[in-house]
Amino acid sequence: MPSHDSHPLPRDFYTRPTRTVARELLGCRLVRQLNGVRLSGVIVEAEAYIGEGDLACHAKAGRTPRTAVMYGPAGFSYVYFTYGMHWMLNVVSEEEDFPAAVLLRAIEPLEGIEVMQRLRGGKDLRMLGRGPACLTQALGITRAENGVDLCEQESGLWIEHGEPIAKRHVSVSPRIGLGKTPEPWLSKPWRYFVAGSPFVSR
DNA sequence: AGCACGATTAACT
DNA sequence: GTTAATCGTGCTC
Repeated sequence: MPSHDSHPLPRDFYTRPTRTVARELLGCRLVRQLNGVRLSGVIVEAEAYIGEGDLACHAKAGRTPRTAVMYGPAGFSYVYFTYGMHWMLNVVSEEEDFPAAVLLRAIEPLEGIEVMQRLRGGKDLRMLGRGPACLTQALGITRAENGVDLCEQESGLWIEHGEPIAKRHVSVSPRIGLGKTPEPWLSKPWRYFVAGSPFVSR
């Protein structure tokens, strides 16, 4: 697949094991069409949240209004609100009825940087998409973007193929911010990021 | 109906 | 390193 392919990734890309999806999303381009302006950035950090048995995953609470979209088909967005002020963007993975998703934690800004800077309150380029809540703020993503189909450009939000990241440049670690999540889930190495990228969080 | 807390961030000491 | 900001969600009473 050419690296300049400007079509949304097909649903088949997302209908796979969540860790595979998270790993392969690195290097892909997250695109946001906002008020006629194209904003985008390269995904450099992502985490897998896998099923009701993963006690760090919101689906541990079972099927609720909030988690319903994770039980649906892959390739849809799961956007949730937390800490009273932040929005987080996930992409649903795996087969229908198996609740799992990939949290997008950081992007390297590419297009529409001036608009992103305005949405972020005039922050430095490096800080625009460095963290899951920063990324959604930079792209103008909130409640309205929950449950949209990322395989359709009409959603105004999708992901395109990009420069694949060589395996030796992908680092793995435990997921961030899990607080009092019990072991073994707390230490599962399900966070993937581009080694050495200054746009990775923390 | 009430409550504890969160897949965070920015601004402190 | 510590902490306030701020509210939807899920759990308990």
